[in-house]
This record gives sequence, C-alpha cells and structure tokens, in this order.
Amino acid sequence: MTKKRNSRTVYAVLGFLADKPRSGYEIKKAIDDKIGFFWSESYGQIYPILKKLVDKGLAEKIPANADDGRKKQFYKITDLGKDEFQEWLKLPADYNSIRNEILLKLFFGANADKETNLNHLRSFKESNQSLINDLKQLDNQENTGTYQQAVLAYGANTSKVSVKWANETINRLTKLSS
Amino acid sequence: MTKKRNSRTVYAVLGFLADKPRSGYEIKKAIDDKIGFFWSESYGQIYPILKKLVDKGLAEKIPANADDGRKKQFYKITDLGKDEFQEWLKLPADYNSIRNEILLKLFFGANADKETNLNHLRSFKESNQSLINDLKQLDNQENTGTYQQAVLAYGANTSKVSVKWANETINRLTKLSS
DNA sequence: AGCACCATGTAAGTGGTTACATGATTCC
DNA sequence: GGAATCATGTAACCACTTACATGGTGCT
Repeated sequence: MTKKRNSRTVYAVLGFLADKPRSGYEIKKAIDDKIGFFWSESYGQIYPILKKLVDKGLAEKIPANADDGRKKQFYKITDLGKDEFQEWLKLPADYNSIRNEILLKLFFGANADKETNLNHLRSFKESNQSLINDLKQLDNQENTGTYQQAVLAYGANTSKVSVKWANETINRLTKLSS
Repeated sequence: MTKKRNSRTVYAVLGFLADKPRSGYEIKKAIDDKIGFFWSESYGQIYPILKKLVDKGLAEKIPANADDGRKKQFYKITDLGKDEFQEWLKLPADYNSIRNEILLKLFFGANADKETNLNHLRSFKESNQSLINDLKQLDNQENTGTYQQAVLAYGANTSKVSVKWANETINRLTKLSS
C-alpha cells in the first residue's frame, strides 16, 4: 500500500485545461492571474507536465493554426484526463505542508528589534491590501461561477481580517515601551 | 548576484534552539505543537540539518547526561548561530509558494458534483473549528510573549472567518437547485 | 534601436517527504 | 505482553525552483 502522493501541479494544469484548451504559457498566466493568491507554478514544472499528460493520454496536442501568428502550442484535455481530474477532486484535500514564512518570522520576533517586526507587519498589511483590490478587480471583470466566487470571497475575507489584525498588532507594538 | 534562497527549515530549527537547547525530537514536537497551524517539518529534514548546523558552527552538541535515562542528543545554538538567525529575521519574508489544496479543489468545483464540494467545505470547517480550540488551549497554557500571542491571534482570527465563510458557502450551495 | 512581453523548453540543483531500520521506555 | 510513544537516524525518491538558452512580436 504505497501512498502515490501525486504532484498537485498536474491537477492545477488539468483543471485549467478542463476549462478550455490552453498553451503552457496561458496556463501559467491563468494560474498567476486567477489563483495566484493561493497557488503558484513555474514553467519548469508546467512544460514537462504537459508532455507527461500527453504521454499518459490525459491531454492531447492541438496542431497550431496556420493563420495563428504566434507559435503557440495548445493542449486539450481528453476524456481520460477529465476522469482522472474528477477522481482527484473527490479525494480529501491534504491540509498540510502549509508554510507561512512571515508568521514564522513574527513568531520568533522576540529575537529581533521592534522595528524589524513592524516592517514585516507593514509589508504584510500592504500585500493584503493590494490583494483586496486585485480580488475586487477579478470579481468584477470575470464571468466566474459559484465556486470561483466562493473562493474569491474567501480570499477577500481572510485578507480583510489580515489587514485588521496587522493594524491592531502594529498599534499594540508601537505603544510598547521598549 | 546569486539568490542563495536558503532552506527555511534551517531557520525554524535555529529559532527553537534560540529559545533553549533541544533535541531533534523535541524540535519536531515544538514545531508540531506550537507552530503546527502554519508550519511543518519532517525528521528527514531535521536530523540532517542539525548535523549541518554543527558543521557550520551554528549549533553545538551537548553531551548527554549520565543520569539522563533517555538517550537524547541535545543541541545548543552558538553565537554565530544567533547572528545568522537574526540576519534572517531582518530579511523580507517571501510571500510566495503558498499552495492551498482545498481552495484549488473548490475553485474547480464546477467539475464535480455538489456533494463533493460540500464535503470539502465541511471538512475544512471542522479542521478550522478544532484549530480554534487548539489555539485557545495554547493561549491559556503557554507562557507566550507578545509576538507569539500575536501569531496565535492571527490564527484565531483567520480560522474564525474560515468557519464563517464555510458556513455561508455551505448554505448558499445547499439552497442551489442543482 | 531597444524594451517589454510573448513563447517554449532544458539542465542542474535542492528542498522536502516517505519509507525503512532500530531500539528503549512507559503505561495499561 | 502489547501498544503507544520516545528517540535517532538513513536512503530513495520526487516535486519544484532557478538559471539558462533561444527566438518572435509589438510598441515607442
């Protein structure tokens, strides 16, 4: 009974191919733009995986159009690919391997001076503030379905409390004597 | 100008050694118990890193006590190790490489049936509810400083909104016709 | 002409997990 | 006696990042 523990990247790629045929470059862009606030991938993963998906029959290459100026290589998910993807969707998500570096630094904050910690909190606050804006943008422009909207709402909620928490923590630290 | 991009595990280990001398086993336990909600490590990382820290002069072995029943191998951070750790604390945290699998599954939820998505939401809700309890426990029992308390508060805030969001999303989905 | 971005890929290196191996101690 | 937990480590494997290589297109 081995674990298998497949690469999550595979499913992120399959997910975007399930939406519509895409090139590797477009997949990367979609990941950055649409799920960037909770997911990231590199080309070094995407391109080899695309090849592997074709080998396994989970996706297939679409021959480039002649009148297509760019030399894009499109990929289309197969029925087998859809099955595989849907099987994965049913599996429980492994909550694990969460690593939040800014929390780690703050947790050990007593080892640094106050200004260092305040800087971390400020940059954390700023990144969450711009995230709020980005998500608002996304919510307006995109024709998202129920599930996408729910995920966006999650991002909006958590980033809002993050900003609030950062403000409170900054205030509390600032008042501190040391 | 190379990136260096050192292993974050090294600093998690150094951080707990900066608190007090510990064995590899105790470090793992401290990580699980105290920062488990935003960090995780495996023995396969910790023990080799402990050895590497000694090689680099960032930590040193403490010879086991004779009257110490268990054969624990303790490690103590050196001044050099403290310097290295404090330098790292000053560096900006790289917000990146965040990967939330449950959000990924929900984002692609339209490819699965409603019950699958509800299951993910329910288990997400439950894990956040037990997190709230765990954090309450931690906050009471431990003699934590300002920074630890702040991090705990962050965990409490985000897990509360997560539960709230999960409830709302579950309700909205349940009402949906399909 | 030059810059930003589009576009695809490979190679090297590393960070990290999982599985395996071994044995002591404590509690029921 | 047996299970849970304490305790330390190694080996194999793989997921992922970074750096490199190459060239096209569009804009100013």
